[in-house]
Amino acid sequence: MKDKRQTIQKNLVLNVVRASDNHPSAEEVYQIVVKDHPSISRSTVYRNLHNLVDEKQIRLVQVLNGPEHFDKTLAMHYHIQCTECNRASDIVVRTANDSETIVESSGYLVKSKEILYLGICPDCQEKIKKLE
Amino acid sequence: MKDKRQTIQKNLVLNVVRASDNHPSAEEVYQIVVKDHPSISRSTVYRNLHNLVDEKQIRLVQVLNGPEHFDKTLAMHYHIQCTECNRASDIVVRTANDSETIVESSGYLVKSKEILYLGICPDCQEKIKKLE
DNA sequence: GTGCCTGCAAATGTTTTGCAAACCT
DNA sequence: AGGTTTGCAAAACATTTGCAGGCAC
Repeated sequence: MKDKRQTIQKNLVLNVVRASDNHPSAEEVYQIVVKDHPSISRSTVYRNLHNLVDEKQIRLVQVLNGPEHFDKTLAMHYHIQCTECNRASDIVVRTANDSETIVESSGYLVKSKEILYLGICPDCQEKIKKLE
Repeated sequence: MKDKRQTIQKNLVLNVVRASDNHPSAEEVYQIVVKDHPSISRSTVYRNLHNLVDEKQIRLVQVLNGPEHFDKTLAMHYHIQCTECNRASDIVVRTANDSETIVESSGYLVKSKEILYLGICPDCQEKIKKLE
């Protein structure tokens, strides 16, 4: 197991995610951190975000066709993605009728719901078997 | 409305998607077309795939963190994405127990199910209002 | 003939990687 | 000292765009 160190940069990244109301992208985290610490590098922010996800200190929120987002909340909840700007937010739904729904918490106008299963395809199952 | 023309390249692209059992990515479509027509350009394939989606001749299948895929089937159905290689397939589920499920049709090992809402965030709603 | 479509090359946006120097413990 | 982490630059990957010439209608 890797020896995970607690560095200044890692704490800066973690604090930015923790201080966010919404789910910032890596670029947004970088922009906030770099304001006060102009010497930090973008790759350090990316690396630390993923380290923090591995350590389960934050959660990765993936959307369709957009950059990765990061979430300070670890507990399971649903997300909504803006089809225009790819922003991601938490969702708390109040159903109005079948086709359109207003999300109270965020002001999003909900258009649709994607259900996507995640798994391992036959080829990759083979590959994994061979590695073991 | 744009005058959509029927070109050789567009037909090649459409036929490749129609001939696919699974959901090829743009790159995969390009690789198949370019075998027989070495002068076709990657951007033409991308452009025509999107044109065909706009014309509803094929369907766009988006996955998390992977390239776009294209689907000859227009009817609604669910998809599964491989977490290792990002391949996308149709899903027909046979529930075994709560956490793991075998998908008969495709041989995927299902690991999880993502529910993602799609909508328009407050900022983009504003922007759209101003354009109208 | 008009103007959409193509092919090329370059740009874009997001993320990853190689590497030497800096840092922690 | 030893190994991890950083910053930089470059690469990687998927996709889009500008443009001049070609082709469909």
